[in-house]
Amino acid sequence: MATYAHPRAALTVDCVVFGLDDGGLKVLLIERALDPFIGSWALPGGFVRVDETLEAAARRELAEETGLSQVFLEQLYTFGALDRDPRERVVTVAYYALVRLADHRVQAATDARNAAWFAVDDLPRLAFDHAAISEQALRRLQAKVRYQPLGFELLPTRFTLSQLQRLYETVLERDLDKRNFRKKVLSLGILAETDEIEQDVAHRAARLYRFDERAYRQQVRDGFNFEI
Amino acid sequence: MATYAHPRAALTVDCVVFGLDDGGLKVLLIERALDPFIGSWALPGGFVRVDETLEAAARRELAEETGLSQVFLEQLYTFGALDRDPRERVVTVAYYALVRLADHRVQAATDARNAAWFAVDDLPRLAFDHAAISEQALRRLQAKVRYQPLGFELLPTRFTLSQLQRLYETVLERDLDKRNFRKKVLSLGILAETDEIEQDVAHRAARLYRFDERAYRQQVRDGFNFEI
DNA sequence: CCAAAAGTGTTCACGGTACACCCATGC
DNA sequence: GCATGGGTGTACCGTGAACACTTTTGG
Repeated sequence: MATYAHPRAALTVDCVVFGLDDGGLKVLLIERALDPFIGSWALPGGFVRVDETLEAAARRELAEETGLSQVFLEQLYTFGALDRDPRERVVTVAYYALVRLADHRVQAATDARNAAWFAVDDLPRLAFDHAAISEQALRRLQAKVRYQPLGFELLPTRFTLSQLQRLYETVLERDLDKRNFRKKVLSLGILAETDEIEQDVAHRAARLYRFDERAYRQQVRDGFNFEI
Repeated sequence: MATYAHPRAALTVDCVVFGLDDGGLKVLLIERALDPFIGSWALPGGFVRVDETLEAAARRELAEETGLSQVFLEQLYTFGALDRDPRERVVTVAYYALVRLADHRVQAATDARNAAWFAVDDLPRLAFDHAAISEQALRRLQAKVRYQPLGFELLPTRFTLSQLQRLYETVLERDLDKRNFRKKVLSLGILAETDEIEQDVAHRAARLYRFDERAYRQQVRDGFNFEI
């Protein structure tokens, strides 16, 4: 097997993990336990092993540093500025992930002292170029949520139409009209009504819906365009 | 400076260069002069040096292998399958580029025996995973041309509305209505009429327009959405 | 009975789409 | 004068946006 003599950049992955709760949209950060930027908040991530794919590396680091697994994960962009790591040349492939906050307890582990959720609009100072990466991830999420059914990855599997509306209002940072929103999402034909309703609420209980993956795939096949 | 002991993936860049002529949409390929895949057609590209950014590497390789410079270039996706290079682990950051075919003579150089344009829908067998990369680049172009004024990068700086329409018809692979198309693009307010007309045509000469970059930026600032 | 959110239709403006003919020019 | 593409307007329809009240439930 031939190899190459020249010095090489190191390769890492980093993940911008989004979650949603009543307080709005959150990003999961870890407190670094190693140099450089020891003690700083940073995106979960780390070095890509020579025998694993990029996505596998991202999932492994996420599990190791935060305990998360089985999340929606998609490649965002690759960042290669010369001075983005003070040690040496490091290129990072950034991913963004969406998780159902209610389902997941996060826990710090390897290379991380601590892991915690922060409001997207109030992140602490971040290590490396992670602030720029987070910003780009948010822009991607805002753009993509409008033409792909990503939002459901942030909600419980059964949700009310109001929860869904709040999700879009939160991510898109603007108010939506209730009647128009309901008319619109129901007309897409990708929500299935369940026979359950909300429990333990101090007002009329809302019907629960679920995202109908099968119907969505069929719609895509028929050439329809999801759009909100 | 700390360094890391583990074995590393090698890092390359590859470029999917699109051009447009009467024969339709073309991709620029090189014939490899080195192993592996010596003699095969492949995307221009090569190893990223430890002291250059990813985009700089893409531009350098493009210039070295095809003579092209000053082109529109945007990152596409990073490909990291384990076996995509038979020699060893190589991760590649793919870019796509748009060039005005009329303006550019391509010429083979370093590491390439030959460089030539191929119709996108009739590419030869390609080295590595370059067929998959090309496909993804085409899908990106088709998607992005509809909501960003990329198309102008494929046309001469002065062009007729029919040329512009043919461009969209070619890229999107569907016919457009002439009157509706003209109404639409003119209403965007990003085309400037020049005082020139086509020369040497065997029929009524069409007016030439140019893309009005300044007007476009202003429209974006005003919150308008380019869309065709 | 009061608070809180669920649920529900109609009107209007605008933009997308469909569609056909005359005009200018070169040969 | 004929072949070739340039250039133009109108009518219809569907979708997005604005907008307010009644219903249900728990406390």
